[in-house]
Parts: sequence; C-alpha cells; structure tokens
Amino acid sequence: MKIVFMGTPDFARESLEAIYNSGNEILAVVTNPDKPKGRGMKMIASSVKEFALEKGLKIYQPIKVRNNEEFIDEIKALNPDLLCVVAYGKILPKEILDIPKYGAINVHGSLLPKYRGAAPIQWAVLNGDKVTGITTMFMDMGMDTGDMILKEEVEIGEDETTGELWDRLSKIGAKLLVKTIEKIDGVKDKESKSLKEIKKEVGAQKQGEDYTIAPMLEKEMAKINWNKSSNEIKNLVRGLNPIMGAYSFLNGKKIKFGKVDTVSLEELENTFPEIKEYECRMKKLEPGTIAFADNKKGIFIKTGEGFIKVLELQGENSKKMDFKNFLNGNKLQAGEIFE
RNA sequence: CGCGGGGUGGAGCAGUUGGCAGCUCGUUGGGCUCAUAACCCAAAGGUCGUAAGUUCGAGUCUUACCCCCGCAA
Repeated sequence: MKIVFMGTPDFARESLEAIYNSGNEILAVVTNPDKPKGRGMKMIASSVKEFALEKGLKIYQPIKVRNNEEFIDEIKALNPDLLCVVAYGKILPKEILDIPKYGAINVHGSLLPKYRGAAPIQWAVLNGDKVTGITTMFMDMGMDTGDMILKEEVEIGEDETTGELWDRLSKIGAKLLVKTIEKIDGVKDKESKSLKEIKKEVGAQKQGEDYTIAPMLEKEMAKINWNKSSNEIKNLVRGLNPIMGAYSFLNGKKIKFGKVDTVSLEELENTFPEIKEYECRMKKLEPGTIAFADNKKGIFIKTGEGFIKVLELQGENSKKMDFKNFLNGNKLQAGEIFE
C-alpha cells in the first residue's frame, strides 16, 4: 500500500514507525510546522518529523490545509492508496479525505463513540475509568464520527498516569493501525471496487448514538479543589500527569503534585496509632490541611472526604522529587493549609 | 534575543551587612533492644560549576564562560 501519513506528536510517531517497519510504502509524511518551544523558545520539530528526517521520508509541513490548493495538489499528485492520520492536530477538509483510493483512516485513543475529540486519554484517566482503548476508523467530516474498523480494549491501572497510559496506547494504536491497513489491503479486487464496497467488506461499523465528547483540557482545572473527595483528587493528579500537573498553593508557593494515593481515616490511624484519641479533631480539619509531614511515612493532606498521601511533588523552579527528598530541603509543618 | 530559578559533602536544601562551611536525610562504626526501617552516640565525606578581578580576607561583591531546571504545551 502506498500511504501518506499525517501526524504530529510522539503518539503518532509510534504509528509511523510501525507502518515504516510493516513494509508498506510511505509516500510522504505530513506534520505540523516546527514550533518555538521550551527554554529560549527554540524551534522544535515534531516527533513525527524527527523520525521522517531520520529515515529520509518526504515531509510536508503546511501551516494550513484548508483551501491550500498547492498542498492539496501535491498530495493528489502522489496518488496515495491510503491516508493514515494519527493525532495530526488539524481538521482535514473533505477534498483531502477524498484523495486516497481506499480512504482515510484514523487512530483514536478511546473506545468510540466514547470520548470523541481532542483529549480522550486524559479524560479516561480523569474520570477514573477502569477501561479504555483504541479505535481505528474511516474518517468522515465529523469529529471522530467515522465508521469503526478495529477496536482494542485496554485496562487502566489504578495508579496509572495519563503519561503512562499514553505510552501504552500509542504502541497499541500503532499495532492496530498496521492491522487495519492489512485488513484493507486484504480486500480482493479492491482496485475495481468503490470505497463503499471496501468499507463493507472490511466490516466497518457505524458508531452508536451514545457518544461522549472529550474536549481539550482547560488550564483552570489543574488547580486542586480540596473540598473534593480523595478519589477525585487522585484522579485529577493522575490525569494531569505529566501534562499540566495538578497544583495547589502553600504559603504563596505553587506546588505541583505528581503522585498521590488515597488514604482513609482508618488507614491513617493505622499509620499513626497515636492519633486515635484525636479522631474528632482529625475529622474537623479543614480540607487542604497537612495532617502529617513525615519523611518516612509520607505527607498526608485532608480532603473533602478522607485524606491523600503525597508521594511525588514538585516545588516552584524545582524538579519533581519524592516526598522524602522534598522534606529534606523544604520544611512542611502539620497544620499548614493548601489553598 | 519570551519570562523566571539555580549550580555548596551521596540526596534535598540553608548560608544573614564579605571573617573558621551548616541543616535534614543517607552512608559507616558503635550502643540500646526479643527485635526493628525506631531510638541513642560517634565518624567519614566539600579545592562552595569554571576562569579572571576587587579585597588583609569571597560560598558571599564584579565580569566572562559552561551546565542544569521551572513556566508554556
């Protein structure tokens, strides 16, 4: 199969690499333009571009694709069999989706029709879902509304972060994409068939109507609301790690949380037997209050319902570290309150 | 030239108006203990990022350079 690949971040790179290694021919790679990024705002190439450069693949980096005749003509001239889109970052117009003979396919990081949209993986973790997955589909004009081809379920670990799940899904997505390509390639006499017939033979299924949307994450949501339950806070921390990072202020300083775990009052009493007599007082602590800061046992914070134990955190201008190291250099007092 | 922080014993940090280099943890040895990651005592370990300058004297002030990190995604 002669393929044009479109994608941008590391998530897409896995897929590109898998196609590259699968023996299919990559006619061109389309990725977002380099962006000023990082310290000093240096221009940084996307992960996909890096790989394409490494392998000497043809690269396009259009600033816009809609109404970009020149770009559209170039893709047309390549005469691709298939267009593979993985986290490209731009909405593609119909005239591009219609170019390839056997359609445009997409890898999406959820079990469609759940979590259509920009941040499916993040929302699965934020919502504390136990299961999510990968879906491949034929693209149409809607946002992740195309007919589904293959699906693979993935369990989400209780302590898994968005970053970890992201890594796993990018590999599964790559595998599934290659399988999907093989499936389309396996259709007999496909040259003489219409796209509609091919879809039918591949077994593409319409999505149900019970869809949900996973919109882009907003900056404000990263601030921890201590009145929420321990579980909700844990999901927030997991879901925003390592992107954005859930944070809170202590004495005017921003502290980001990398890893936390939920702790019930009972578990806290087992850890600190001496507090049994103060049980009432512990219950009355204002959410956000540091109940204990012990360099062996952890940092314990009261929430709206229960407590959380902080395992990994990051101070201002500092890097992420475990609570032990953090407490060596930063003095936290029980009774101090996060805002 | 996007904004900002920092380089001090193995780790995380403090170091005041320039005057013998400190804290917490870890490491090693010893003690206490039925026992311990707990407790007590002791020890080792730093040419304070590099180079130059100011000074009687610089971790601390000046200049240049190297390296690292945070914000933003």
